[in-house]
Amino acid sequence: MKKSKPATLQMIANELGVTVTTVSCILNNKGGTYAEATRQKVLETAAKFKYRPNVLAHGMRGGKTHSAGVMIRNQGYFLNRVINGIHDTLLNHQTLMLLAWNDRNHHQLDWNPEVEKLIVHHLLDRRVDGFILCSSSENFDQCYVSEILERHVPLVLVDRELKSLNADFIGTDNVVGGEVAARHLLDLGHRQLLCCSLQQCSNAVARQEAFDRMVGDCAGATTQTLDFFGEDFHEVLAGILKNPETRPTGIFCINDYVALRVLEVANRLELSAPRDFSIIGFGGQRFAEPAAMNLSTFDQYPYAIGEAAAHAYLRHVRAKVAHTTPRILRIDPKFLDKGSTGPVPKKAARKQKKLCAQDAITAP
Amino acid sequence: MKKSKPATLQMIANELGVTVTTVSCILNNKGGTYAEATRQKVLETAAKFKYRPNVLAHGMRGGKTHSAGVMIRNQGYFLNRVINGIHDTLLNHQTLMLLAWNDRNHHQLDWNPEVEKLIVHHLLDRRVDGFILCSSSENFDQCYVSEILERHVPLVLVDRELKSLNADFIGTDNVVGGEVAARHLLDLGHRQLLCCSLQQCSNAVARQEAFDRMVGDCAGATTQTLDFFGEDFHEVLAGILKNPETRPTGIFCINDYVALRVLEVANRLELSAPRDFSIIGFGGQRFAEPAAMNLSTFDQYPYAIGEAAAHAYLRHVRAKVAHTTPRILRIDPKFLDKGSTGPVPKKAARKQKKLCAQDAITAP
DNA sequence: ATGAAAGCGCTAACAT
DNA sequence: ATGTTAGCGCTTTCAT
Repeated sequence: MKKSKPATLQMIANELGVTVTTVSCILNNKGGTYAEATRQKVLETAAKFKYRPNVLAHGMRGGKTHSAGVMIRNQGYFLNRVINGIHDTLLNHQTLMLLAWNDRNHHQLDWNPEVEKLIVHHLLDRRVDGFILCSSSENFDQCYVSEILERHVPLVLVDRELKSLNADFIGTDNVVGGEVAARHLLDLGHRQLLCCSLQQCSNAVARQEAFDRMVGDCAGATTQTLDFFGEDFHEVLAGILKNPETRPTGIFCINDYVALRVLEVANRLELSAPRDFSIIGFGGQRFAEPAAMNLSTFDQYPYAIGEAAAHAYLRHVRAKVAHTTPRILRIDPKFLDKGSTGPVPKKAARKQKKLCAQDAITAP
Repeated sequence: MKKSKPATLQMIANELGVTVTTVSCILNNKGGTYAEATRQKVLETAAKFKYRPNVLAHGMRGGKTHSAGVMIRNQGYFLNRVINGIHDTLLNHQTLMLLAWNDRNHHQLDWNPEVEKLIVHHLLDRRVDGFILCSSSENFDQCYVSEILERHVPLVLVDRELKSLNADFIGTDNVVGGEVAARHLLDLGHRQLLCCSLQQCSNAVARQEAFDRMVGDCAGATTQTLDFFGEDFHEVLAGILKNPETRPTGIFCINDYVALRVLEVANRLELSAPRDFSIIGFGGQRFAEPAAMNLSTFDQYPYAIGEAAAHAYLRHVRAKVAHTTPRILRIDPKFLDKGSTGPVPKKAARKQKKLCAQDAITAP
């Protein structure tokens, strides 16, 4: 059983009685002064030997490895689609995505900065031309990002912005998302609002804060916040919804999953949208469950975010001189009206009017 | 803006006035005859310079690249978990998974063997130590798998078995799955059965055929098959379920998604499991929708399959001489009873008895 | 206990 | 129109 070594330039050169330089130049279309006959012979023999360039050798010569280090956790629809966008775009530009996941692993590798550092080292060891990262914590610049920047290896961040860094960033414009959601509900006349948020997630908080600000700017409108991972979320929510006095008429959920859980709770109370309240999700994830079909939400364009990240990456990697001003790109999410919002229910509308009238009287 | 090159052995050697050989041997614990003082200095300086070995150079010397070429499409829970298992296991063994997805891409790269070939070439160019693949079609051995085998690069197949090849294979034991599903329903007394399958998917067909065979071996039991991607699946199914005469009392669905769609159709007809019929899914995917909570199904242990694939890979890559007999591993899926199966409904049971009695009479 | 030299496959500058 | 040479970073064998 003889191990057939992959073909090298040397082998082709030997076969034809020429030198490696000749073969190299012809195959790379460099220094085009070669006899047509030689060109043909070289190309033929390369094909016959199934020659494939050795990226390792090329990389060693100081050239590019045409490999991108990508570290993004394998969590949920959004990041998954982002990775897809990166993968496809890079492949279309002769670049291979070296993907490593930094989410919680099963055994030894618990979820911590050390794992991410290990992965970054693995990728650096392979001399990737640059990085596209989505760190799982906000304070990782001390840990390994600095190592990347010190070496002046191009770096693009996705989804999770690390403020202190001057690296490129591509993500969702959460402020626009929160504002449009609020605007939509306010325009429909809703004044008693609720935001089901995730306090742990900075992106969710950004959306929620924008939502709150917008509501705050509207006279007579109030909003409260509920943390999905807070204590007894389901019970507290049910309590609020049960009582017509406290029941919000408009609900903004920080993602579609949360929205579906809210709809479940409402469903058990025989409440439905948009009859009894309006509800908006976020993310545009296509869940299998039928309720998701009628949930108004926001498309975050995750695939486009991935594409944009890949393009930012390629821009850096191909630049002759390092770019100094980072490119920050926040993509506007788009509201998808699927019919889970509508006008304020009549009973609630009457109550609202009364309150407004009172306000007008008690105001100085 | 000076580009700080990554540290090399040469730099460390120069710093200390020794040679690269010394540094190399000390850092790799080779040829242990070095003065303790030198050892210390070398280790210190390496740390100071943040030295990282150049995997490219190591690979060029004929050594391993400690990179595994993995091509598995990014489709659904099962394969996703498989990839996770591979990723974690390899990382625990100082090997980086170079993941490429071969599912339908957005733009130019349509879903075809050429894309897979392109990806395999990309990976070969990076001199991966071996491959773990899940090809998206059954007849790809002609296309690129042969190239891999010709070079005697280790190859492990996952989930989708390519019969003609003598490569390792790790996947689900579909025969066991189909048989256990049939056994379970038959043991509960069900005799009128239905299998909702996917004719396109060889794994689904394998489960269905095992199911059919088992049912065929049981006197008085019958089963019919419905293709989920067939014409008017929903209408045809509704027709069958509506009529108590034709309604099966036991349904085996080839995966959980199909099962949930079946439950939806039944739900609209005011039929529910296990009251009106028993139903079993396959895959154990955790869907967000509540109906999934109570669906009896099979766990395929996708993570374990990934781990096993990684171990098979490592076994090959680390072997001094090539293994000749391929390792075939089919992991038994495990039935998860979540309560969607039960005894035959009384009405249907009476009908069954009558039929059996008739059979007894008409039989010779 | 350490060093010298060759070579992995390739490219680019510089001959001929 | 083609060849020579040097070197990328590392390991290995063979000196010293």
